[in-house]
Amino acid sequence: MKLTMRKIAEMVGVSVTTVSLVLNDKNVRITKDKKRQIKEVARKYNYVPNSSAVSLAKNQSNTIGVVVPNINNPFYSALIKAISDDLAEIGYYALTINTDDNHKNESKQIAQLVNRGVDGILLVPTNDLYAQGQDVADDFLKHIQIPFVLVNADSELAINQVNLDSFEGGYLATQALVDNSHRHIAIVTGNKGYVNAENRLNGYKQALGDNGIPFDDGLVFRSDYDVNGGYDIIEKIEKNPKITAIFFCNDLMLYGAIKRTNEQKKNLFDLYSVVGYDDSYFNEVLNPTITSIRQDVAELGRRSVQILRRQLEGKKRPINEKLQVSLIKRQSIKSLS
Amino acid sequence: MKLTMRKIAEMVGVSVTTVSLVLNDKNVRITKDKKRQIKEVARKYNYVPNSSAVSLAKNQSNTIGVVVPNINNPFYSALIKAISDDLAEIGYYALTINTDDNHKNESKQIAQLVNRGVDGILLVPTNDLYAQGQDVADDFLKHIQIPFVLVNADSELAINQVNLDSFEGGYLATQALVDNSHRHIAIVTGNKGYVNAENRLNGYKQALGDNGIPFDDGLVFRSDYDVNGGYDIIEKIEKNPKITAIFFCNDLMLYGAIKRTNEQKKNLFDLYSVVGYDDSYFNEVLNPTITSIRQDVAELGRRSVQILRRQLEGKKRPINEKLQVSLIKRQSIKSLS
DNA sequence: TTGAAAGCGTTACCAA
DNA sequence: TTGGTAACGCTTTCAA
Repeated sequence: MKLTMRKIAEMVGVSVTTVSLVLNDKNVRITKDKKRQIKEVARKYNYVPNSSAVSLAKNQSNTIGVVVPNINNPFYSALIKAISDDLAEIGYYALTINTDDNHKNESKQIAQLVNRGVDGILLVPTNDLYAQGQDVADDFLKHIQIPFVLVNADSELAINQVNLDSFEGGYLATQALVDNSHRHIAIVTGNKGYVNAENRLNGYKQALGDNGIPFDDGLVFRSDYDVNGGYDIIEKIEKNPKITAIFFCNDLMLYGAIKRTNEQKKNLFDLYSVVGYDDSYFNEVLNPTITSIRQDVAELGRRSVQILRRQLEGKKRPINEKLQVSLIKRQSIKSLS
Repeated sequence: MKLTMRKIAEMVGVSVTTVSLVLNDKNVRITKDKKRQIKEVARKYNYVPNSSAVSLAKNQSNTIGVVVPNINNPFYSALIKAISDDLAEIGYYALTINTDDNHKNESKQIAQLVNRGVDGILLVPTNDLYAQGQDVADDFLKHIQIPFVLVNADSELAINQVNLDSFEGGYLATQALVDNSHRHIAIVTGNKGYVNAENRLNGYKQALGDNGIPFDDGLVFRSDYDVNGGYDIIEKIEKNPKITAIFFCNDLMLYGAIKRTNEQKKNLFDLYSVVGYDDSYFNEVLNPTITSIRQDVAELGRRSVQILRRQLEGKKRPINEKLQVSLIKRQSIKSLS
């Protein structure tokens, strides 16, 4: 049998109001003794409020929709973990939705979430959406009718958004290579339109420019942000003998490249100096260990939640935040000089 | 302004009951005309039922709680993905909850889920629970008051459960090593009481026995199912010079061992033949590639959902299912002969 | 310091 | 074929 406030009230011999007040720490002006008794009974019989009832009464669901392209990607799963934990701390459930990086899906799912009455949404948009152009993306975002925060992507709109500084990441990675006298540096970035891919590329360009190295379009390679993406692209890179270093904009791609060269009985690291992106734990397992850009996913989750909460509390002015990234130096860069 | 049933009722000039009946396609015996009008208004003003109210009234929610130790673990995240997809297909939301492998948490979260009115639970239990003994675990499970399926664990109770055949996994892995003339095979399994750890160990024992190799308790090493677990344990293994092969009951542990030996300027694979467990994609990135036990996570998710659904539909007789695993042969076993 | 009672939006039982 | 109304469990206002 489930314990309700009414039952507690009966057991202690007070009104439901009193129980509600006490259990929500609302009203301090309740007799110490009654208070104690109520809390005692609640604890003893393990009282848990019925959240449907709370939602109905307060007209909020205490649920946040968390929309991500793919739970399976370690970057997203780490983000979800961070978000869920932070959300739980402030009394919200995370209702996580996979879009499979498909915008149609994304659009449909968000509509459902809204209908279901979630209080807000944390949206990590699909690459599929951004690949259709920033204007299409912005137009889509403009039509979301409930509080939401755009996570891990940019928009020109005056909406709440948090992103990691991909420009800086691209810059730091490239600079690390340049510092070791590399001048012919390939960059393997996401396919055209990928969220954040252009920023990393721009950081790369800027770093080259700042060091007086001319940008060569032929050194830009594009592929999917996954193992197969790297697996497929490495042979194209090998065709250009001038290249001495590669900046992989995603660790998974790097792993794919390793896999491919191993299969060819070659060692990627004999061929190239390398920098990765995301700082996966696997970077410490490989030999050599991988120098990589670390993104603070936990912080990204935390800020997303904070900003959404702020919006939920009625703050109007939108926040646009860019989180710092850092270079983790390991062994995968050899000096050319 | 949100549209409610009452408002529709007023607009059309009928009772709330009628509206509810029509909108839920409950009662065909409503005047065609009224029916049409109600549906018309609902569609026109985009009526969406308040799900808190529905949940409260029906005491159910079209939501299934999915309780896992840790989203971040690739095995669990793959499972969640599979489950969410399957659940979505039959019209349910997955409300995923992290227990951080802490039983107190698990217990609290389940209680919350129940009070929140989820219709059922897919429970991947914590190791923390099972470490307290099968009887404690069973006792806990016995007290879950809503439909649920025990996933990826065993229970003696007559409850719905699906698990992967860990005994078979342990057997296959060990046999593969024995087939290559290894006789001093270390096993690195989970800490005492870990879910499925004993089964893998028993499979190992059985395989040894079937090949006339005496079981040596000194070859059993225990640690956490993660990278650090393997990192910490490898030095202990190195103290026994007889050991020529290691069966890691979890790929992450294997990675930790690689990391540690690399740091010592040694190569794990020069020292030992190795079999892993879970068949992570990294296994193909490493050199040599790793022979490992593959578990069909997608199938595990699918069956979990099917069995829960069956229970939700009122079927009483519990199902206890064991899913097959297989050995994926790669390069990490060298023949001793 | 406390309690009664009116919601919150639905569902479902019982009458009409 | 319909409608009144009591739940569902909680919050909140107003009175006492």
